[in-house]
Amino acid sequence: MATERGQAGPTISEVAAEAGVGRATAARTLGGYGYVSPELRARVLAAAEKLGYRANALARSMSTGVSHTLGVIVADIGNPFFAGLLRGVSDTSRARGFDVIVLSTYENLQEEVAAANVLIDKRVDGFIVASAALQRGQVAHLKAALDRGIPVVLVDRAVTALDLDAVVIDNRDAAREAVEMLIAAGHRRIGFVWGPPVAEPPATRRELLAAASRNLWTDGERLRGYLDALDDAHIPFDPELVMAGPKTEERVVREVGRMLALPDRVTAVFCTETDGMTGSLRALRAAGLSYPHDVSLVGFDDNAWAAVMEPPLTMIAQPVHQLGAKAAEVLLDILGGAEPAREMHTLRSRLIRRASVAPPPGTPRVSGSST
Amino acid sequence: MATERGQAGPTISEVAAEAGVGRATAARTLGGYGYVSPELRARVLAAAEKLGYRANALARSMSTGVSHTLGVIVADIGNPFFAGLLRGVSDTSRARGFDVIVLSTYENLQEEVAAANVLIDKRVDGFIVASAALQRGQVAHLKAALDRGIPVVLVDRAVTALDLDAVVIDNRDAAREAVEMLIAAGHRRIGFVWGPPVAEPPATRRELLAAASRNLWTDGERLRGYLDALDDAHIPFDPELVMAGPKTEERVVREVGRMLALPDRVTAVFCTETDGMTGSLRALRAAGLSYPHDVSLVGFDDNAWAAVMEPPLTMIAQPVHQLGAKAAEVLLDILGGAEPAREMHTLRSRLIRRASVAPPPGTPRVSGSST
DNA sequence: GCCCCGCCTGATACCGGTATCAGAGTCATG
DNA sequence: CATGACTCTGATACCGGTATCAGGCGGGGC
Repeated sequence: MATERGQAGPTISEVAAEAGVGRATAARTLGGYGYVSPELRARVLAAAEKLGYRANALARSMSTGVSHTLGVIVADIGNPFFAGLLRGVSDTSRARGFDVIVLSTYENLQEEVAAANVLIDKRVDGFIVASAALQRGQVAHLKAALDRGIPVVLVDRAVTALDLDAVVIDNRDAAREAVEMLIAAGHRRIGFVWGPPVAEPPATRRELLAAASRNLWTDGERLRGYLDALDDAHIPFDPELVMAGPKTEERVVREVGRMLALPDRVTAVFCTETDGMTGSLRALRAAGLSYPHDVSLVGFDDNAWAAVMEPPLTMIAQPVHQLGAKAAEVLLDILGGAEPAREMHTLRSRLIRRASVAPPPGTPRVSGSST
Repeated sequence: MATERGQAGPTISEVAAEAGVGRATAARTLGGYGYVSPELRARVLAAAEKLGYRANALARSMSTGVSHTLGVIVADIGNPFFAGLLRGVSDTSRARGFDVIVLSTYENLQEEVAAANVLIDKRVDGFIVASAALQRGQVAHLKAALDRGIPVVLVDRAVTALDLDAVVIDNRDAAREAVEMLIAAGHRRIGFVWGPPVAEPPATRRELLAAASRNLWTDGERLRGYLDALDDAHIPFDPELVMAGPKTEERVVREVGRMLALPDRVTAVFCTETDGMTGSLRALRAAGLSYPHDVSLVGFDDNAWAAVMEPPLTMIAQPVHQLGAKAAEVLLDILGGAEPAREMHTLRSRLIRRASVAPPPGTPRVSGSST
């Protein structure tokens, strides 16, 4: 109906023919550049309307060299954290006339390289990346983009080997604040549900930090924050209280179960991710313990459920939407001609104090322990 | 480094020149079509490797007419339901060499039309749409795509005015089953936390159904399931027990609060969405009531939190990932040449019975009430 | 009355691929 | 030795836009 041949839509030449003008005139009218007399303009517009003309963005990109498309690489679109972040990216991109192609890597560097290649092939104008890469040898795919003149903005995770704009929160500080709160409440045996996929659980503090610097940036920062708080309070570090390895709920249940079965068991658990928190809750239930009476709980990534739990959970809230929005903003500014600042844009996270933290069991009841 | 001029990457002509062969020969080698002698092939490959050549997918799409890109339109990427669905779409698309552009509409038909236009302009090969459209006058944008030969597969929501493949669950049946379970437990005053954004709360059953047929397909189906169960049990319908309007948590808290304050108050609440459930929990807490003792609770969309609540919540689990995966599969099959079946692909949802349903207060204690 | 200038339009090269097709070169055969 | 068949390569048109540039036309100045 809309087009003569039922397929593929009319081209600018067909519109020009319909309007009885030259191709260039139709192009100027429809592309909104150059000069066209009001009369011809009207004829072209009418013809376009009649044929249901829509410009071919591919052809336009070919000739202008810009695609008005951003490429985004994250670990997993299905993860609520990244989903929220993506919403931020997508909202501000759309507002500025850009669309978004999203690729998930599932924390696999191979996939991340493949994703970068796809985006280069599709000639996106810029990258927003939550990268699993850290070290010098792992960043060739990002360098390749930069070499081609494609700006890259990092989000959620910095890449220490690369001097780029990065939109993040202060993970180290956020973790330290959370653990300090537990210590202030009287805890000294604080479990740490952590993430780097290491083969052997690191036995020493040094091994732990080494593993951290080989893996996810956020995980490393959060570990450092945990250690900072322990150090400041002169609490000795105990590797038995750290879970390493992938944060699947089942693993967390096992590991937290182990920490709860220790002779000198944990009286608080700090989780660096959502699955860590749900797994810990399961472990508590399995051990017949309750929070905050037996064990205090703090976790990362606040959400509607954390607030309706009974008792409600103390959580670190990340500004997910803002993280994505700011990353898009920085990237679009660069595309708009701004010089890359090549700096960390640190957004504020918030520790939301609810009822899941209390003094450890056996603490003499004082109303309001002095900070 | 990779390319002579630090920008934009080398073209096939530059590779040909570097290899000392014709453009067509380089194209045949790199494009993997036609015949090239092993020797020249090797020279071209070496040149491409040396220059860091990557084919321009835009140019390729221009000449072949296919972009290997799927366009997806959903209400909100940030919503965990759609995020999970998108993961399904994205996983199976990637596996078949397709990438995905996602656009959110926030349930706004205007936005949906704009999104469809963007996708047409970008010449995606097919659409996957969770549409807010229902009626004949609202589907022009989808028709426009079909007219251009772009196949459309619906997901999560059918569009009654259009005869298309749709990948959905049986919302009506799922809702009926949930409400039947509540009735079987002895409930007769069952609140329904529902969604259509209507100005006035519908006062009659007829108005309710009319509102439903003007709004989201899923909401309408779930309402019908609720009414089905009531009818089968000869329980009179009471409009006071239905919340209409946007399912923001605050509204839900107010509305459920109202139902709990009724002289003949609700003894069970059925929620058609996540925010409905968290809102209901808040309302219960505010009223000083507890579940399942005072009020039983059932909701849509299972997740990790529902299982760790105390007591754990009875939920209808949708196969989110599979919903997206199947939609992508159907679409890719059509793109592969299969004839569109133009049918409903109904996936199975599961009612997960946990501890949030009990007989209404005041029920004589019998061990195991007969079904 | 003539010339020059500026306004407006359309012809055309280009972006970087794909795909067709002509023709150069090789070899076997009559 | 000429011819035909076949193999392999490169020239070129095309996809649908953008952007440059030449030229037609009308009006004003001298």
